[in-house]
Formats: sequence, structure tokens, C-alpha cells
Amino acid sequence: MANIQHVARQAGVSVATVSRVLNGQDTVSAKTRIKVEDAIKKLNYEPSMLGRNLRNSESRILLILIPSIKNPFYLEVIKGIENIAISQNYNILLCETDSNPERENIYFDLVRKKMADGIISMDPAVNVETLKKLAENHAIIQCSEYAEDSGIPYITIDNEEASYLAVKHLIKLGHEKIALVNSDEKYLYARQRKLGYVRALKEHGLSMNEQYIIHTEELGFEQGQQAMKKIMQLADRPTAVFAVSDLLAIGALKEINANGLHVPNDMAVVGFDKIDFSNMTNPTLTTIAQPMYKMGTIAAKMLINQIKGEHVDSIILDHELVIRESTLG
Amino acid sequence: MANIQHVARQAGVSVATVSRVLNGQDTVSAKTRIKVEDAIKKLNYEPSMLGRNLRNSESRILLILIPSIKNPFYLEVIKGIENIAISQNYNILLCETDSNPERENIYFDLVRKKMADGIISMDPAVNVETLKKLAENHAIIQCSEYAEDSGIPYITIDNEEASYLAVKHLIKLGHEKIALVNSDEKYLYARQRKLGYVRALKEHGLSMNEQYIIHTEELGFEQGQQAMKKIMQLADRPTAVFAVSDLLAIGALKEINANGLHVPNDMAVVGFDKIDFSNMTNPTLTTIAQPMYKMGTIAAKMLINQIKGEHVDSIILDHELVIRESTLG
DNA sequence: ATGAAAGCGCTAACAT
DNA sequence: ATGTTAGCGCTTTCAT
Repeated sequence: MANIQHVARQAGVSVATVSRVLNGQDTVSAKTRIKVEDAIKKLNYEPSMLGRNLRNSESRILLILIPSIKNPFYLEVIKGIENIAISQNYNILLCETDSNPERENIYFDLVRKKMADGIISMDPAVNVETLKKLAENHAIIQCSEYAEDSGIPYITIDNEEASYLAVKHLIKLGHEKIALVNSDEKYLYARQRKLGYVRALKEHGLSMNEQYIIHTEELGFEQGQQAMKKIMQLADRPTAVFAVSDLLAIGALKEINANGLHVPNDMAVVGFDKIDFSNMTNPTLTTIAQPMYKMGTIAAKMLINQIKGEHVDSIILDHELVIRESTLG
Repeated sequence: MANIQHVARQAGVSVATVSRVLNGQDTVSAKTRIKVEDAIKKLNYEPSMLGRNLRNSESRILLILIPSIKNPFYLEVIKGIENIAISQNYNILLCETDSNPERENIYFDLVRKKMADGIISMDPAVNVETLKKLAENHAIIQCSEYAEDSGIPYITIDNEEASYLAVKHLIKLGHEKIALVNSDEKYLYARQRKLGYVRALKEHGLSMNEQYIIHTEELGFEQGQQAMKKIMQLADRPTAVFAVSDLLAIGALKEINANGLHVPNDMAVVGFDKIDFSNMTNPTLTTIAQPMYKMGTIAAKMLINQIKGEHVDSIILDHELVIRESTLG
């Protein structure tokens, strides 16, 4: 494989000049440039990122930390990140932690070892202390889930308000007994979404029933089914469910159907995220739309700016209630 | 940031010795090893992959080429690749081409420029000529979709046989008018799956109706809906549909429901891939299971072996028919 | 406008 | 068992 030396020799110039041509510097005469370009072509030369990266002390790789690639919520965000990354000559390393601290540490090591220039953390289960320490020396952005007091810039939505909006929608439809399928309240977003739920009930003079609040370990389909099973067994059964993820809601949907009940007539359902699949179910799912793609693009821009040494501010994006069949009789 | 020189000075040894400790070589005395380890700790030293990679002429990155991250089929395969990669100290660069040749070329450049050590190509729309040329100098494995004559090792399933199995299942249930929702026959797997469909019909004395064969641009939900719309309009409507992806099948399901018909009584449906969602729909989807995770692990092993310079052979994995509600009255 | 040369951080061949 | 040193391929400063 040809290297820059070979090209220089072939073109009869110095490596410095070849490097200048490679990097599009305008201090090279047209004649020389052509000589170099010919040599490059003739030798089938491809500049090595390995040499360049060492020299520049950068990897041009962004690390994205997600709990699981199986959660479709992340896919759209990743698309956004990816497009910005590519346009700025970065590449992304997609890292699934499976909420496993060991895995997490392997990935953190990548940035410690300069294999990645920065991190976009989307893992709610991330070790905040480690993240904070890492942030002292490395570029880090929190996306979607964040630790408030970490001092690490984040981009997210107003979870409390979004949740409030969802529950208010159900209340306006006449529902008074509304279940909440939430994830573990060790996560900030879970606490925020519960606050919105509680606020909506309170504002409309509805009492809160602790039995109506189900906590799940994960945000998946099976957990939604399980949660709905519990709800089905309640003596005073609710007439509506708000689940904090579409996958949970879809699991609930399935379980409601399995019990021979009808959505939304017997039980209305609202999800969260507006993943693609929320429109493929029968009935289609009312849900809170997050601007996932946009969130990804902004997160990427934030990270790249931070890598450049600029100061970046946290951002809160808008959400939107998308009303579909699962709440429309 | 400390480098290997600093550590050497701090420990009072040479950089060579530090490197030996770093790489776990047993030619270092216990006393020296401890001195070095202390120095590493004291300086908070982290070895730079940038230096190591240049020196070793490797990036320890595997490039995975997929058309779109939105197709859940790939997710499970990626999981498999990822786990093997991690265990062998590789990382994966997930590259979506969106079947866009420009994108594809950006990614191919990464391996040309030594940013990646090899490629697992899963993109049916890949430019085979480019791939072949690249394979002359780089490690490449084809996964799932492949070009027969390329000489590039592949891992896949027997698409013709799998398709035959699916259609035979429908025939055994008594269906005689079976539609095929296939993707563009420019893809090998599409041609293979059509062959299986044709063979099943022939073997059971059923005539083939060209009207029953619908081609779609992509394998998604919307395309499934569109295809089903066309099928619904046929004068002599089929009683069963075999779609070559679960997403297509789920789209078909939705459209059938929208027409007030019942699955499977009015129309039986079979999908392909056994993605997670195929079990979340109502009714659940009969489908052909591909061993996606296993396919990923083997593809990764094949690629890593190829990077090491070993010869690797192509592999065909088993498939399985999973019978669920969409074909069971 | 171009070249010479240093050096990014590491590994390994060779020497001791 | 340990040290010296060359060199992986590139960019950039300093000279000219």
C-alpha cells in the first residue's frame, strides 16, 4: 500500500506538498497540484486515517451510548446524529450497554483511550459519577435522559409537561380512573412523568389511587403485558391507561385484547415516543411525539461544538400529543 | 495527558518495559511490573489507541453495512456481531446506506483509509463491482444478502427452501389462491424466494397467477399496505398472502383489518424474519424464523478470521417455520 | 511556493 | 530482564 512518501517521490515533490494537496490548501501551485494528483491516481494512494488521527490527536469518532438498540425510540435519534456526524466527517460508534456497568466501562474506556472524541449518552442507567469524572477531560452530551446537577449539557423534552398533556387528554375524554404504567422511579424521566400525571389529576379534582400506578423494570412489550395483567385484576378497574413508552402501551393493548375488551371503548390507551410501530397496531396508538430526529441532530451539533472547545448550553425541545384510535371511540 | 514516556520516566524504566507491562508480556519482573503499575496509577495514564493503532496498522473497528437501521431484522444480527466483536476487542461502526451509493462510498472509503479493518455487508443494494474490487485488498463478509459469483464469503439461509416451506404450509391449510408480496427481483433473495413459492405451487398442482405476485420497492409497513390494497382489488381474490418480510406482512394485516376482513379466516398471512414485532400484532404473525443472532456471531467470527489472514468458507444456516395466529383459524 | 525535519504515542527488533 | 532505537503515516513549523 502506497503511503505519502511514495506519492511524494512519484510526483517529485516533498511529503509536505502532498499533505497540502491532500488537505486542499491553496498555497500549492496548479502545476504541482496536478503532478501530485497524478501520482496519487497512479499509485492508487489512499491517505491513512491512522497516521492522520495520531498526528491530529483525534479519532473523528463519536460514541453513542444507548441501553438497547431494540428500543425503537433510539433509532430515529441515531439517524439524526448520524446525518450531522457524516456531514462533519465524523463517524459514530453505537454502543449498547444493556444497562450493564461492565459494558459501560468498556465503552468509557474507548474515549479514555482516544478511540472516540466524545460521547452522547442516552442511557438512563448510566453511572452519573463516572460520567461526571469523564466529563472533566472529555466532551459529553446527555440526550433525552440526564442528570440535573451533573453540569453536563443535555438535550431533552419537558417530560413533566408532556405527561401532563397526555393525562389531561384522557381526563377531557371523561376518564376519571386512569392508570399509569411507569418505569422505575430511580430514573429522572419516570419521576418527571409521574409528576405530570399527578398534576393533571389534581388540577381536575381527581383523586389519586396508588393501585393505579404500576412500575416496570423495562420499557418493553412484555412489561406492558404484565402491567396490564395487574391492572385487569383490580376490583375497581380503571378506564384508561397512560404508559410511558409506546412499547409498554402496545403490550397493554395486546393484553386488553386478550381479555376480550375493546380499545378504546372499554379501555383507552396512551403511549409515549411515537415510534413507527405505534401507527401499525390495531387500533393505532395515541401517543406523545418527541422530536427524535431533531434531538439527534442537535445533540450531535452540541457534541461537535464541545469537542471544538466551545461552550454549549442545554436545550429543551417541544413535544406534541398525537391523537389516534386508541383514545377515539 | 500522560503518555508512555511520562510513565517510563516516573517508573524509572524504559518505554519498552512500560509497553511490555501494558501488553501483559511475561518477560517483566514482578518488581518492575509493580513500579510501572504504580506510575500508571499515579499519572492516571491511559494508553492511546491512536498510537497503538498506527503502529499496528489496524483500527480494530469492523464496519457493518446495512440499508436502514429501521428494519428490525438487522438489529438482532447486529447484536450478535457486537458481542463477538467486543469479546475480541473490536468495535463496530454501524453504517446505514439508505441504499444510497454516495453514502456507500463514504463508508467504503473508511476501510480504504484504514479507519476500519473489514466490512460485513448486509446491504442488498450494495454495488457488487465495488465490493469485489475492495475485497481484493480488504476483509469482507457478506451477511444474509450476497452476490453468488463474487468470490466473497457469505453467511445466509436457504431462501428458496424457506419460502417453499412457508407456501407449503399455506397449501396444507387448504389455500389454493396464494399471493406473494415480494421485493424487487433485482435482489437475489427476492428471486430465490419467488422460486420457492413457484416450486411449492407446482409440486401441489396449483397454477400460478401472475396477478397474485406483487413487487414492492422496500420491505416496510407502508409497502405492505399498498401491496394489500392491490390484492384487495383483484376480482378473484386470494385467500392467503405470503410476504417476504414481517414488516410487509404487518402492513398487509393492517390493510386487511381496515377492509373489515378477518385474519386468518378471510385471509391468512405469513411473514418472514420473525422480528420481535411479529409477536406483538393482533393476530400474531406466522413467519419464517431466521437465526439472526447466530448469523451475526458467525459473520463476525468469519470477518475477524479473514482479517487475521485465514481462509473462510461460506455458510448456510437453518431456518424454521413459526406457526402463529395469522394462519391458524 | 516548496522542502526539511520534528514529532504525535506506540510496538518490536535488536542489543545487552 | 531491560534498554535503545527505528518507524508506523501523517501534519505543521520553520526555513528558504
